[in-house]
Amino acid sequence: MRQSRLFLTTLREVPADAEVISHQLMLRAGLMRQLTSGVYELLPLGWRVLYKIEQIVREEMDRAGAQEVLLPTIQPLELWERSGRSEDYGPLMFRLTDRHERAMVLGPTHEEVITSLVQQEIHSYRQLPVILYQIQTKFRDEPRPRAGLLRGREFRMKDAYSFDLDEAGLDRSYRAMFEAYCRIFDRIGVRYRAVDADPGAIGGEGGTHEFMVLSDAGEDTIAGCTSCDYAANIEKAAGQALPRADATATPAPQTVPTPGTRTIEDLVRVLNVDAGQIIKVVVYVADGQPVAACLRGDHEVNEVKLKNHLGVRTLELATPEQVLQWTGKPVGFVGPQCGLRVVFDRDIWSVTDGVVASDTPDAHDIHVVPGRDFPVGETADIRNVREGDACPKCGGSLRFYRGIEVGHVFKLGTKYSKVFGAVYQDENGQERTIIMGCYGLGTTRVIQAVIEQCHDADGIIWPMAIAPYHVHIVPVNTADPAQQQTAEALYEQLRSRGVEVLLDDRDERPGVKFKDADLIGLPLRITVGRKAGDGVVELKERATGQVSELTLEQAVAQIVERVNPSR
RNA sequence: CGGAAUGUAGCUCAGGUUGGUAGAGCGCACGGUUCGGGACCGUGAGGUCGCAGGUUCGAGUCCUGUCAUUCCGACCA
Repeated sequence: MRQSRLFLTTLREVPADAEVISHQLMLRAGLMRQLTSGVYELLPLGWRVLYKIEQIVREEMDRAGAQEVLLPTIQPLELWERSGRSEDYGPLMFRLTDRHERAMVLGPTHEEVITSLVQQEIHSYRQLPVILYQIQTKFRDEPRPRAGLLRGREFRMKDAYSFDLDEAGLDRSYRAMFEAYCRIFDRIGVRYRAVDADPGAIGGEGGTHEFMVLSDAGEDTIAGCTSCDYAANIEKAAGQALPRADATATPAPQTVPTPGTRTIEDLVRVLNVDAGQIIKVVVYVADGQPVAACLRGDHEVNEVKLKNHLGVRTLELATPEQVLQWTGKPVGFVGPQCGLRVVFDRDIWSVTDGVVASDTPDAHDIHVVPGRDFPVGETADIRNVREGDACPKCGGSLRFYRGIEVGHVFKLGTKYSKVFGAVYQDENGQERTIIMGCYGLGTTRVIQAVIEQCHDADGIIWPMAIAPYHVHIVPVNTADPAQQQTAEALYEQLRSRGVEVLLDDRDERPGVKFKDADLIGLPLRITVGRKAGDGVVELKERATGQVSELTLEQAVAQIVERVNPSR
């Protein structure tokens, strides 16, 4: 491609609306432009990158035995009412009405559609297993779009769905997809980590892993072990239970006045105790019913864990009014003996000399011991791990990282197939429910995740596999016939060898061209300069800055080798 | 949903407190000099000052409303 003809404008200055570096570079390097909040246009360079990513995804999906389909964007709301997820997704769905006043939605995902399709088409065990996938635009009216493609309202995603006879089949499909994902991210050239995760809104039964690109721009917190390979999303991460401490020396409880202490911090200050000694009670509404969580003051409730433990659909914090109504106490003065169903965090046992809200108004009891001074009933791990907690696998120390979720694989089980009646007859004529898995991969998000990881002060540094072009040819002075001819000759030779070349044939000053080349970040650059007349050019590697002077033949040979080492 | 900031030329921003007919740098067009890391000189094009209403002789500037964009937060008792 001749750059003089390319639909590309780079930006010298950082766009005011972009905060995150990868977002800035997407705009500055002319990969995309914003249309409206969370919605972007991909320009030729950006589209080429996305295309390559999706091509790699296709190849690996096909290799793993999955078959590509294309499913509708527009879906009847009724489908979502059947699965019950109309409510779960709620305002996250873009809704529209057709001319017959029928309620429709723009698909935020496709479990409903694919399951109803499979329900119609699959009836016999002979037709299973099957894995279907598609690459499609998805729509989610996010409460807060952010950071360009990292969280958009319209974005591209590959989603695959597996349909199996039984659990063993699901395990095979899951493993095949997991391995395909590893190959995909390896081929793309991004550093990633597969972490244990919670199934979240999509729901389901059984294992699930998220593929995370480690980056401070990420929205997820990952707890990783510093001595083994354990890694999990904070929503899922479980540490080892803290040791149950010896409290035999703790004196008898004593009530002290603590008016106006609404928070743990207040108590720490007023009573001069550690936050870890305080035993707090947090009141929730779980499917409409009050439930209290009781844990140490320095621990945080993990709402995902609590929700899973309770087996409820919705879980939200109670309002102060609800707390008062149900417990007769204001927020901050509710103790474990509040009369509500209380779930204790298992690490409550690590408290030896605790503080709890007293029965006396505006007071707390000190020198309290769990089990001795109040009964500890229903107990579970319902808190977030903290840095330094013991790794569940090896006992090592957990550390936190930020990550961008680029892929998610999970075992759905029969959640959707049951609702949609996706069943088959086995060899005995018995009707059985199909077992499903689902496997998402955010292709547009990957573009930015890669940039987040692959850039320097001058611009993007594309991995070869997804670079918009392989090589950037920069003639320093287009007015010099020798340089001009050399650049053209290289351009033709490389293209005839299957190399994707961007030729900067613009009549610009060298500085401008070099700056643009660094910003755009093609992996290799050929500078055609003064020595062109002697048949010598420079080959520069974007990632390392390494420069070598080569003859044209050497340059072509090296580039062909670098672009496609296997050839 | 709550909080904050911002909306003036293609981009980055001044101007606003003190109301008086619109600015800079970069980019763009043309001419010239330059040509290995975002050149220089000259000329020029380009703006319903987000939108609506109000105050005023007069509003980019003051008031009210509204829309948009970005950031932070979304409740830990």
